[in-house]
Amino acid sequence: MNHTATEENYIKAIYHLQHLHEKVSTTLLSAEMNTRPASVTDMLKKLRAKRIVHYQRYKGFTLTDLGNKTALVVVRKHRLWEYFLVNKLGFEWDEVHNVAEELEHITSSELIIRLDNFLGNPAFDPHGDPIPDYKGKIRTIKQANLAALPLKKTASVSSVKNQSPEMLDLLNHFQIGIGTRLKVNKRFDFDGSVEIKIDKLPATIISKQVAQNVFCII
Amino acid sequence: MNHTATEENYIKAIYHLQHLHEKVSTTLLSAEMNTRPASVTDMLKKLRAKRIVHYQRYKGFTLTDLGNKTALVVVRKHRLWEYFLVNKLGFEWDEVHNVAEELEHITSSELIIRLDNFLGNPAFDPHGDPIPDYKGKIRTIKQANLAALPLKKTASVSSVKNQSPEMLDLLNHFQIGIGTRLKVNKRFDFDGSVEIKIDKLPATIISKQVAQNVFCII
DNA sequence: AATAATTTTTAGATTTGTCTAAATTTATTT
DNA sequence: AAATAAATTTAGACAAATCTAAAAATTATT
Repeated sequence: MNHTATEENYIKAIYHLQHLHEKVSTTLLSAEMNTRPASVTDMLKKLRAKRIVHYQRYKGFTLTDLGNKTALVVVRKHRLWEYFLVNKLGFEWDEVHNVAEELEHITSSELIIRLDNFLGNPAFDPHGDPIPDYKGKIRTIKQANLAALPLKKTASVSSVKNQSPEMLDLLNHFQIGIGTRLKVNKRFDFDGSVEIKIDKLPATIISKQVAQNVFCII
Repeated sequence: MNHTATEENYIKAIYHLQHLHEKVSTTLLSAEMNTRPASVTDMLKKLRAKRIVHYQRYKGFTLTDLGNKTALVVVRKHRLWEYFLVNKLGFEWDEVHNVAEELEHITSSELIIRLDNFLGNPAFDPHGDPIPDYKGKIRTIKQANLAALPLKKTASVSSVKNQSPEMLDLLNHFQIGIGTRLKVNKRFDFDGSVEIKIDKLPATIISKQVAQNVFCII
């Protein structure tokens, strides 16, 4: 089973959308891929022929078991490369996405085995997202975002949902990164903003919008 | 100036052939690229439009200065990745070519700067070929192959011309690698074979064919 | 339930890199 | 120098991934 980089990108997009939305539609996928719905239809036929998706015209689509497995391989590669770029090459965590988008399509599976070992078989990427192991198994952890965290309990930042450069720039300013230990002092009902306290730094207020994106291990 | 992976492969092929042959022909390039001559003609027109080659129909072609510069960037990326694969991931030197062929097309120049620094700005790849620096400058060294080396002078293996798996398998068997110190005891005029001596190993005979491919620093 | 709006699909075209077969140009040989 | 051979190019076609515009199916609205 060999797939083009474009096919892999569609497979990965379907995988991610399936985790964010109840139903993944042609239009939604076309928005994610920056293509027109007609192009998505074409690709769905191709992926159906390769037994990657269950698809019936006008009736929607989902990944097959094979499709899911394939997506996990791509996700694994992407996140291992991100880890490499940040922890070995010294990139900032908001700079690595586009390069990893390219690297994830390098085909050698031996390369990924060796890269994984070289990196020390990391379980999480620089954004705190879990890295599937060679069997496709994902280690999950219980997480809550800052808008839902219990008050006055120290927690450790484990992942960030919105990974746009803008968001990461903002987090850098607040000195929040993966592993940062903090606690929520107070939540303001008026606008949902929260006051947080990081060890040795003065307490600061972050908006509800940001709080909802920052997840911690409970 | 942005080039597709295919364009880069043609540019690199022309670059290498120009160093091995007086004149590079359409047919020669098509053999190197595993395509038909007609496809080469198509590509030459495209590369001419991008000012990568000087080309007039039926009159042959050569790389422009821009083409040469572009080729050196690709060669630099290829050899840096080969160095990474061997010295960081533990691949054998005969296993890395195909993976490096893919990695060399990753577009980020920031990636290559950082990779270069991470690797310690190496001057030679695992086959002993020079790695162009970020300006495209190649550090050359005076070399002679085992068929031409002065007798009884210890020399250090610096590169291997034919880099096929078969050749590298053979060199592994003789325990010859880049950096191996050896001397030529005797040359047999009958068939051009040479007796070599590597420190602590019994002297052995290698064929003229092999000797011509193994280069040493004088 | 009929109509309107939305979503999805089809049909036909485009670009990139390739092909085959035929035509053209250059090189070689008699 | 003419004929033949070899190399190169053109012409037209194809697969992959995309597009636009139009048609079909589904969903929502009145």
